[in-house]
Amino acid sequence: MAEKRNERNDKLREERREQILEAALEVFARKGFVGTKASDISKYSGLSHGLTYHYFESKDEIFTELVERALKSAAAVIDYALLQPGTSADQLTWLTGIILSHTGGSSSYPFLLMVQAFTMESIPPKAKELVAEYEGLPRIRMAELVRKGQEEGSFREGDPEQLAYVYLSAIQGLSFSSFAAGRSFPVDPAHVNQLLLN
Amino acid sequence: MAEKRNERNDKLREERREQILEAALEVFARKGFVGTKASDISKYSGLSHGLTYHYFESKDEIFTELVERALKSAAAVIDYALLQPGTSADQLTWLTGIILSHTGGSSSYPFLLMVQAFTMESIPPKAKELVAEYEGLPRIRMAELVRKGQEEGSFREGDPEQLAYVYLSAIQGLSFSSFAAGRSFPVDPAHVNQLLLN
DNA sequence: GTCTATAGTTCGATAGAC
DNA sequence: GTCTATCGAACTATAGAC
Repeated sequence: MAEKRNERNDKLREERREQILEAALEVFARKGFVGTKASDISKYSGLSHGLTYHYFESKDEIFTELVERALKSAAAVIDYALLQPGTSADQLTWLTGIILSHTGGSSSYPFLLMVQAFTMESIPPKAKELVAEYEGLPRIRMAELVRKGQEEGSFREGDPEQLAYVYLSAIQGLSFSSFAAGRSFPVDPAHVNQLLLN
Repeated sequence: MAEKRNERNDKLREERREQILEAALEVFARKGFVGTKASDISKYSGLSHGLTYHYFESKDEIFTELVERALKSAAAVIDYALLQPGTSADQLTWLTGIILSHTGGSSSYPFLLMVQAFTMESIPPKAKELVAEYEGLPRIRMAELVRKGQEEGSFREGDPEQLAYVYLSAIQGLSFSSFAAGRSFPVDPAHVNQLLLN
């Protein structure tokens, strides 16, 4: 009996946390960390102000957890690409396709959070530490894909890390534009892939 | 006599305004609009809090003027490219070189201001209006360069505005990365230009 | 023209009822 | 577990002296 109740409570707690985090992600992305009031988050989540503070210690903690998730996802998608079947060129095609299809509107929120984390001084110290820790990871994993592709002969020559840097920067810029631009411009993934392919 | 004094005063006023705007640009870029306190600007400019409000009506007005300048510069650099001597390919080379050399550190501040203006809801309404007004301008001018290059046969085929969009997004991403990345990665401008050239 | 001091407001976080 | 009411800190903008 006591077991059942605990399970129910745990599930409830987890649901509430996610409810708060989901709302916070959108509000932080749109108003910025400092521009977001704690009351904005609770209003948007449909929960009370006090309950938000029952589940999280502070506004800082909510933001920091969201940044951590975003940073980990960014590195993870490249690892997934490396696990895809086929040649390195196939994996690149998969990766570019996935990223470009996950841009615009609310899919860009984690990305916008990272932009803040990368550029703003006015973010929680722990979020800054996370950024310093994960910052270079996507580039390192991407360089691995580039090196593999060069060995297969389908990728252009050059320092793998520099090539990875150019590709990731370009695709970041496209993600940003697809959010910022009023209308949406179709982008041919193959066009982007030519930055790396022969 | 009265003439001379007015001239001196005008010059003084202009100098102070620029002093405030220069300081504000850096602080806004690094802390964000909401994260920047009016006192941060006055401290950084070396002037008093009260004097800042003598020259500007509000924090909003300072930010808005800086955004307007940044937006105008962004469109202007492409117009300059169209005025450069040589073929369209030469003009593209010039443009990419200029932009890539103006990235990293404090040269990126106007760019970071625009990132805020494009993405954040918590910015002054007048700044948002300016963004809406100037948003598409660089793409339109850039499309003109692309069309010209296509006529000359050196640029790849395709919708000029879409090609301009991809190029500008990519170069925006590179500008952003050069600011965000800890170390600086050298980028070959010719590599970027291949997005548009045959 | 320039500064210091402060009025008025807003927001993050908590206490306590149900 | 959830909500309402409220405190204390911090910030923008202004008033008034020099």
